Amino acid sequence: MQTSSSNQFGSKIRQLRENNKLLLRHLAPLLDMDTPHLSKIERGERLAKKNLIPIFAKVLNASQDELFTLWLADQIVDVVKDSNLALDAMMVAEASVKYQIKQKVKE
Amino acid sequence: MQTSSSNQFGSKIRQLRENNKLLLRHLAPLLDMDTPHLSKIERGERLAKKNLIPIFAKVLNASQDELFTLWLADQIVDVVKDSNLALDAMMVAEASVKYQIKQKVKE
DNA sequence: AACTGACTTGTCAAATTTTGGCAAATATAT
DNA sequence: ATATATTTGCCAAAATTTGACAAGTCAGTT
Repeated sequence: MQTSSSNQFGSKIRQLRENNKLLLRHLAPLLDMDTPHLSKIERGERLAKKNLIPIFAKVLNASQDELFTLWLADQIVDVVKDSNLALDAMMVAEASVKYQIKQKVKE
Repeated sequence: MQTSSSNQFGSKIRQLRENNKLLLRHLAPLLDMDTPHLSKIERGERLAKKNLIPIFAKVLNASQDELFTLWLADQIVDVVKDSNLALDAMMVAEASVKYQIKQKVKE
């Protein structure tokens, strides 16, 4: 991924961090990373590891589900970025996901 | 990715190949790969490289856009697989993509 | 102008993942 | 049993990602 085009997750983290009056150097250690790394995550230059999401949620008093949703959305956008078939692909994928959910319920 | 959960692309390729009465060993060389590799792509065990899509379309007399759409959709499904927030994330991503398209038109 | 504090950028090696090939195994017929 | 089609397992090379550190910029302060 290297750089995400969307970055709703990172923007949210930054917003939450600032609302909580935390500096990068305050938050970073709580996530067991250094300041530059967190900075990159907030700006979408690096992808946060999935297992960090609950920690982000906890230390920033945020909804884990919301953060995870944004984190996933960024990756979806990344997959389809600069493709004119993006919306078509998303509709196909959505149908596929819905089908899978339906199957799961059945069993 | 390693193994895709969806594999609409590979299934389509297999279907097209069989309709065209081609064997793996016929098609594989046209794509400059060996037979096991093509087999894996068809079963979604390997991801086809993006630049192969036009070649698939050409040699199988198929729509390049359709194949590309399925190829993208598989990857979207892969991103959200086994997440109960899949549909939420897809809606967020869709809004994001639509917004980006709107921005593009403006300029 | 130098200093300080917050954040960003660049670079890089280590870790991880992906890729595609080959040999061998398993079907699926004849 | 033989032959042909497909699949599986394994592996090394290639590519990507990861995260750390040093050095940089930028804004406000003295």
